Amino acid sequence: MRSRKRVTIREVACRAGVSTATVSRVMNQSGFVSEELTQRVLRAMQELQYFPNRLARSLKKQESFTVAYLVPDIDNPIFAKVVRGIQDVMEEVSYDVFIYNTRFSDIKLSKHLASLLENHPRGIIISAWHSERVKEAVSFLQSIGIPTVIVHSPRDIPGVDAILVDDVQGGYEATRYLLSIGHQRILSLGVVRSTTSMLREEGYRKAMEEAGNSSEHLILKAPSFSPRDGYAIVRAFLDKGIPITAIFAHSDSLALGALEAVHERGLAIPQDISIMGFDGAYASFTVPRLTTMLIPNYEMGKKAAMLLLSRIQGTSSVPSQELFAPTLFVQASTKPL
Amino acid sequence: MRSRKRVTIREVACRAGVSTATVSRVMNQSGFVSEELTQRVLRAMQELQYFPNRLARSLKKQESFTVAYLVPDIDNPIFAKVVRGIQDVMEEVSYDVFIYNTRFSDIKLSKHLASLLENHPRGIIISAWHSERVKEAVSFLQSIGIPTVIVHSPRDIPGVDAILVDDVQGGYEATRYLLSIGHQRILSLGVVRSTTSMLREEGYRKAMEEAGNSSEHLILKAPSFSPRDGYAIVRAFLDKGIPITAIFAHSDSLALGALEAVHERGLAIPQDISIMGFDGAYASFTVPRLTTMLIPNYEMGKKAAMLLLSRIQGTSSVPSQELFAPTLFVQASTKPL
DNA sequence: CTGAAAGCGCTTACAG
DNA sequence: CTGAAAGCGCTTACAG
Repeated sequence: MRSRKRVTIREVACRAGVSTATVSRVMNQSGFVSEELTQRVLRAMQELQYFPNRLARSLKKQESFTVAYLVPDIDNPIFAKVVRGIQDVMEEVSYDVFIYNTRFSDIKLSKHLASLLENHPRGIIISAWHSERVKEAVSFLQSIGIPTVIVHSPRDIPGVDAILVDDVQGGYEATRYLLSIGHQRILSLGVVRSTTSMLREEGYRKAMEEAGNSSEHLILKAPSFSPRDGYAIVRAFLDKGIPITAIFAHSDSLALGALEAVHERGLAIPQDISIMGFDGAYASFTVPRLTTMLIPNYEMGKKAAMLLLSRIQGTSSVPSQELFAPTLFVQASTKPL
Repeated sequence: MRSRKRVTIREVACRAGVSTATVSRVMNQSGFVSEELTQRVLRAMQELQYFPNRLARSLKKQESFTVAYLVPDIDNPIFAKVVRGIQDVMEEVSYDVFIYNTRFSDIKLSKHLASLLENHPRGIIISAWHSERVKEAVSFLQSIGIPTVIVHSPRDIPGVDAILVDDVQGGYEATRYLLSIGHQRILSLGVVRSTTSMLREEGYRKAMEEAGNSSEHLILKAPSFSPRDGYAIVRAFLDKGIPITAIFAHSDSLALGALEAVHERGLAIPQDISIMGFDGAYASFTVPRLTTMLIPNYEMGKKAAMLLLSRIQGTSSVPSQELFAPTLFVQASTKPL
């Protein structure tokens, strides 16, 4: 089946016996069209199954109705929720969203950025990582004056709107919770060279110090956030026989690894060791269900989208960095000592 | 910061001292431009940080470089992987992809469809559900001649390209596996009014019959695929005291619920009861890790995208319904009887 | 090899 | 209230 030629405004005008200007006025409800012509146009649009061409419209109006989201890994539940938040807001205002998967690659980011700009989106939401290239990209976007909002990361770029997680506070509250139910020997399971993990650790240290606990020898860092790495390093740690009663993993994925390592050791969770995660990515899927710090990803996506829209509308101009606090979600993987 | 006016082909032409036609020829590498002019144009584009306007290009060429994916729930790991597959293929050919989240709503589907068509995508990939509205939507797309490929579902629409899961085969192999390791009393845990579940059950029945097992009283159906519903119904079933040694859940999410119900009963998995899932959505997150039938979602997304591209290029025209077989992934939640 | 000109499908001053 | 006409940023026959 060959693609039938799409019907244009001209054909609608012809069928309704009016000018294209009138059709356009009816479509845009710009008023000043008589009731009779309005009806004729509406009917013609119906009969021809007419869909306006947004490309032409955008070109003429010199503004598109799209935004773009650059996401490192759409497959990750965290970002998938951010996407949903963005979609839900943009849907309200009939903006369409282009999604570009950057796979944590500087090269892909640059490539997508170039391609994306050709679509002339009204604004860009970006979740990225800490690298020079990302910084360059963002300041380039700033320089050409396209509204940009960062979600989640990176966090060290000044002068840009950003929706971030309050990691220090989260780490602090997580640790406070474990302390409050009697734990003292709490292992901090983080990741090397991760800003996020560093901040969560900062919260952990603060809580431990306040409680008069020494924490130096209870800090463990995996090479990455993967369950596999979490598993390997916790397993090695347990081999050393250093006594602990709780693990504060800096992500749910790390907690997954910890769960497995502890389980394999023949220790019961939470009877022998309490384990908690951070982010909520897998909180409901583990058995036992994981206590964690929930990150409001959906809300963050919504907020980013709303902030972007306000920039697009040009209502405000002071860059805002908003911190979202994670909330404690107690489930079955932790218990009082 | 006000949006600086974007630079156009005219300015590039002006700066390079050539016509816009020449700039266009250089951009599109259509040849017939002297080395010297080519260099001048290239330099001008660089200096002005010129990005061509794809909207204008598409309008003129009467073809866009976008496709759309209508997804019921982007937040669902299954669809998130499909998205990734689609993206990876489309990225190769520099097509951009619009994503519309339909939340399993007929109304949203229609709304998005209308909005989507205004963007004049070259083709559409759709994952939906079984409803009249969806059928109408698809045949409408067919009628206006826009290439359409279905992924996952619905499966009862004839004459449309579709990338589907071989559910009967999957259910059959899952059951065969449990039988092969000695189980006889295998509970089938499905969902009411779900075509997918029905087909998986068909495979289960077939395997049971072949093995000379009666299965009638071992078939259970939850109201939905949610862990919660799986939990509730398995819990109620266990109360009846009907002896079983294995559970074949028609999804990983149902298996999650089963895991919890069995665990709560004080039964060990897999020592007392083996449990397996289907789809692989949560296979790596449970403790013990779930034996399941892996669905190649990423590959299905890729395949759908490739098929769509071949339709767009018009190389072939016989609608193809391709079945992807799930593969058995044995982990720790099942063991020989 | 190069440019002037028409035109893609819209919108919007400008006349009437 | 209505229409003719110009123009958004490109591409592409058509001349030269």
